Amino acid sequence: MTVRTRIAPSPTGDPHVGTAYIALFNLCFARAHGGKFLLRIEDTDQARSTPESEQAILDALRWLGLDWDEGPDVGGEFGPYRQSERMHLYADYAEQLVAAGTAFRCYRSPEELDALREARREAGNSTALKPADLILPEEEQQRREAAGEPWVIRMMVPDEEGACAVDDLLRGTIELDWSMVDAQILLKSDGMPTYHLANVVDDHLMGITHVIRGEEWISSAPKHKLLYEYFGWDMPVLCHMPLLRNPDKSKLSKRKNPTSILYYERMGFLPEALLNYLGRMGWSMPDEREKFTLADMMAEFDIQRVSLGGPVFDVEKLSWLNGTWIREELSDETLADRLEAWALNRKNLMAVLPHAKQRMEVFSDLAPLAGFLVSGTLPLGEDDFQGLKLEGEELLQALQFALWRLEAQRHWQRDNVFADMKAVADGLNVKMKDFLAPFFVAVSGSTASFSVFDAMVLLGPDMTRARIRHAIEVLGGVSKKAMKRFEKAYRDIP
RNA sequence: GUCCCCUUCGUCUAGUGGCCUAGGACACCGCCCUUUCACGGCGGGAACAGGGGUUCGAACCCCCUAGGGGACGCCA
Repeated sequence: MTVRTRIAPSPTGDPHVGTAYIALFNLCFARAHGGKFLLRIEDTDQARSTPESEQAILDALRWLGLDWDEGPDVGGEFGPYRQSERMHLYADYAEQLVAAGTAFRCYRSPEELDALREARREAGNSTALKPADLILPEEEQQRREAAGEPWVIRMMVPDEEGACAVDDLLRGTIELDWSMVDAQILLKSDGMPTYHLANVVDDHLMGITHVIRGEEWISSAPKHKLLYEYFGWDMPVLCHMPLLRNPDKSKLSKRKNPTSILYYERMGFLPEALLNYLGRMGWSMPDEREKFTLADMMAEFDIQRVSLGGPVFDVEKLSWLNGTWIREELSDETLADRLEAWALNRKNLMAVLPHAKQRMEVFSDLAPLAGFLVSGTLPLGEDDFQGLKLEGEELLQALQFALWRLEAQRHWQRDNVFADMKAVADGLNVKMKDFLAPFFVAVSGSTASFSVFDAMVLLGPDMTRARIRHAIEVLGGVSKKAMKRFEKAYRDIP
């Protein structure tokens, strides 16, 4: 048996807990059956995949203690083909399908596609585009080809009534309507494969026998099944895990919850505890014990013990679990080592000192000056925001706008963070100095601190956002009505 | 809107037809321990979404309804 986790680095480079969640279950499943666990990096989307974002997720998995096996040599370490090699490989497979008549070149422009979808919608059909909708008359096809217009390769799909039966290890047979399955693009106009093609080709080449992935993939399973048939390959057994949820039950997202593994590391969670908690999401030990190691979990693992209701990620319970790990599993010696590695290491000190040094007279000034960097949620009260230029709704608006702006920031660097804050300040027509004041409080707990931008960079995106979110809560939160007004006004900010 | 998945305390879950008057954990409340705060111990309130079947018997099997979620991209 061989399983894999596909890793799509996030555009922001933040390793997502959801990735670790899926990886954990793949690992345990493989180990429980004496099989292999491989990793596969998605690097066909250049907006997401950079050397840094790839490294970040690998480091995060290692930090958690999720080790993977060496895969077959299908293009480098744990199998990520580098861009140039991949292009060629996938293009070959796609062309193979074109030659067999199970895929076709499509010259339709984005505008045409929009129009076609719109037409289907108006006719009351599903918006899934079928080959018959897309294939051009012969002369037109040749004209565009001759004109050198861009094209993609799409897969053929049945255009008929009825359903495609897909087997799931946990859910039994699922029937998906063919009407919902569109002529999926396999090869993009830039020559890169889409997930669907890469997924099937890679899994075949890597000898994957079982696929454990998130529930969000159920609806594309028919495409994958079809591709296996077209290629004449054996299809792996499918298993869809429930999705981790926000407290409001929606799919776990950074807008509502810290989702970056880096955040939990910075917050001072033990990797063992975080992994343990992830193992309690939708799964339980036969004896119902709450605290267990990865080794325990692998030894007892049974995929049938997965429960399908989407589990809400509850930081409070995670904190409790982490506490039991600290109290019961760490000796004072070990705890000292951990703490040293976490906060008091040379790297951290060197990052902070340039900012703290100028403001220090005695060593003991360091703690009040830099303490906020090693704190979690700051003990703020409404009073801490008294006497600032901004107050009331204006204050909340400033915080909320900045939060939205920073949530969208993909490159967490000083200049970018500065530009974001400046843009919001200008948009609100507030002097930078007055605008920034509440952020000093929200981020560092005091108006007397070093540069907010430096502080934000040092804290990282998730921690910064969490603090701003906390400040908004402390100030009473944004009412539904105010939120509507804010959203409207926010759109006017360039 | 269409298709699919899901549904046990507020939250994570146990439960695979009789052991269920539904068990555990987090959170909450109370008491004890304690110079404080924690930790720890003891106790409390709190759930089978609703309605129909099947069965001697249903949290568990089937159907319908409702609610939640996901998917409908040259993102994964």
